Amino acid sequence: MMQKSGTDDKISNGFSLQNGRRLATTYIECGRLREGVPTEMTPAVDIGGSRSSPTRSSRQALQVARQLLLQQQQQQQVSGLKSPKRNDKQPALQVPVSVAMMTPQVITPQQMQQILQQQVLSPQQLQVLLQQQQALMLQQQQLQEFYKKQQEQLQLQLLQQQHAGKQPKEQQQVATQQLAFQQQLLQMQQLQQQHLLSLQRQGLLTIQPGQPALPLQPLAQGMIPTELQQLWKEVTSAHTAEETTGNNHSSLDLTTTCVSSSAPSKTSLIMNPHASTNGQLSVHTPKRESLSHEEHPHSHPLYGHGVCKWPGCEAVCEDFQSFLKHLNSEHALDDRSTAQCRVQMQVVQQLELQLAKDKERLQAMMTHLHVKSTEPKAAPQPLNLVSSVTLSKSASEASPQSLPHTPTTPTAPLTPVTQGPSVITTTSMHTVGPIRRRYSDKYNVPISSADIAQNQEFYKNAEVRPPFTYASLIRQAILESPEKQLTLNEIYNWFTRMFAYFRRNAATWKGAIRTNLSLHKCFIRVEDEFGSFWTVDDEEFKRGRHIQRGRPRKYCPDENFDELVAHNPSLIKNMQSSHAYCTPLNAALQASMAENSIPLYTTASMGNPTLGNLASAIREELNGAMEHTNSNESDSSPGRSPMQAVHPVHVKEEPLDPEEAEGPLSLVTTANHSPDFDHDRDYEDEPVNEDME
DNA sequence: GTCTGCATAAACAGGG
DNA sequence: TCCCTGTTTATGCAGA
Repeated sequence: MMQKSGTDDKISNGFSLQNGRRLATTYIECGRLREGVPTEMTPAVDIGGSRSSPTRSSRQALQVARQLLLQQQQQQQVSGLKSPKRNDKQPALQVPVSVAMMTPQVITPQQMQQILQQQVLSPQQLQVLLQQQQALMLQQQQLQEFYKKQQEQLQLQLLQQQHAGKQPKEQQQVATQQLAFQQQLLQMQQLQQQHLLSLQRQGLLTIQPGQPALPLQPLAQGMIPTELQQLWKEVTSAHTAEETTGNNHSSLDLTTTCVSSSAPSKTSLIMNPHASTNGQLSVHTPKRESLSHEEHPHSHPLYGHGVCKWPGCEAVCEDFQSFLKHLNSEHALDDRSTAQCRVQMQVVQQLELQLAKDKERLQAMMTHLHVKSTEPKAAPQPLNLVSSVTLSKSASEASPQSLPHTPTTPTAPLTPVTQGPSVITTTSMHTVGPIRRRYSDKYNVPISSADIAQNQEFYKNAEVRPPFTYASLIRQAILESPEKQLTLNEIYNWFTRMFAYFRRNAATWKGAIRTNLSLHKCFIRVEDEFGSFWTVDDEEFKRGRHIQRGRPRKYCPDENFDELVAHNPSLIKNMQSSHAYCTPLNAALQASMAENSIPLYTTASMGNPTLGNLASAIREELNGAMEHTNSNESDSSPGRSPMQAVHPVHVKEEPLDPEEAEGPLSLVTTANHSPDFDHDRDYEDEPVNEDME
């Protein structure tokens, strides 16, 4: 019917899915960014419309490049330093900038851990640190994208110029322009390094020598031209302002051009309007400090100890100039470098994931500590799933935190566990083991989406076992799906996607899922010609009945068919299994169920509507049979699972035959014998018709 | 102490 | 043959 296709590869894609989500999140942030950009700004480079108006954009870009060149010349005169000769020995078409060159030094997960371990920071400081990092990361991402698009556009222009027989002079101009952007990127990079150093000197961060910087992945979406324009203005103005203040460290080397402490925050504000609007950057109070880059003006992420640090290169460069030459010659923009960059991006992505996880964890810890310190009675009463929604709500209202329900103990975020208050104890802090929630014995009250959603981010990133039973989670997964049905593989994926905890020990929890699916009556397996999927019967879930051990699956007859079906998924299991060999009939049955407001199948794809009459007939027959028998045993094949009894998958276009319909159904109906069957009773004492067939 | 629910592991079978 | 899916059973833990 549906989900069969593409399910096989999903199980191994749990993390990639996770990546996908993260990327999507980033896109959203980017979108917010765009919203915050004033529309009256004129684009410096019309990237989006570069094909339509390349001349205009290139003109503007060239102007920018000239401007920067002028500034550089001025700096040369001031500082007396010489810039590396960039254009004389390089092909105009190759002005390579590695991705790593654009990468800032942001805090690695290890560093974050270090901060946490040092415990010298107040939660507020940590918050500030996180926000600053986020702003910087965003900043860097935008710059990378900016550069990427610039390069694409310039290449396009160069191609056009080549075809049009342009003069080499223009090519050189373009190359100059590109260099300008490259230097701009370097500028931003140094800006961020400065920020990092600032953090270091404030004692917020300890960076081990040789600790790798954490580069950032480029975003698939970059800044819009207005942002670029504004960025350029800001950066250049900061640059110029720096010059006018007479700072000697504004040398030619762009690594030192933006040491003004106002520059980072200013630029951040411009580049991250979202952050600025929510006040994140308001806590950023950078100090005006001298930079290590002043002492090491030729520092470069790809250059250290006289060795090129391009991945896999390690070429020895005597000085920085030779390194630059080497960089531009050996690591030009070609397929190899691009591939290496891609690899590096993937590495970065993984690191970012880790960072995100740790950030979430930190956030949760901070939030929890804050709540605990201010509201010791925040969660004193055991939260039961029975009232999880309301309790969650009240708890949410009681907490002033933006992340009020960020779970705090590894075992009980928003703990619906009936095990007492969520207080951090030594055991609770370190026990990630099976803390099991216990439902009411009579009611298997389902968890709501809110239960999970409120802690969704936490569970996604923290390897904390969710305090929900497998059955609840499986139900949630199924109900969250658009069609309220999932294949086993999709259930797996949901688990890995939603819970970091379930990204490990797959064999264990997957087995548990399968066991639960089989064991709980509420989970109904439906087959079609494409495979099988699982649905959930919520009523049955609330009943919390299990399919009895040691007994073949059977159903409990009820007053009417609808209730019977709604409350006895095993019946449907049997029926579906039995009918699966006849797809049209199966569809008709489902359609009939849908007609009778059987919620289970209302969302499923329905089969041929002309078969509804047959399904109704079947239904009537079932009703009649049950009226007469009112028995409880329905297993189609005692001693054998339904699937074993009839294994009819993938039979296509079988002609609809009432006789065939009657066969499996009779198995369902005729197996009911005991008139005094207690619905809520176990089956143990009931006679099992092992030899029914 | 017993019952019950749940998790976990394992064995097994069928199908691709 | 291996893996996935599905079923069943046994066992242990923890809460009621």
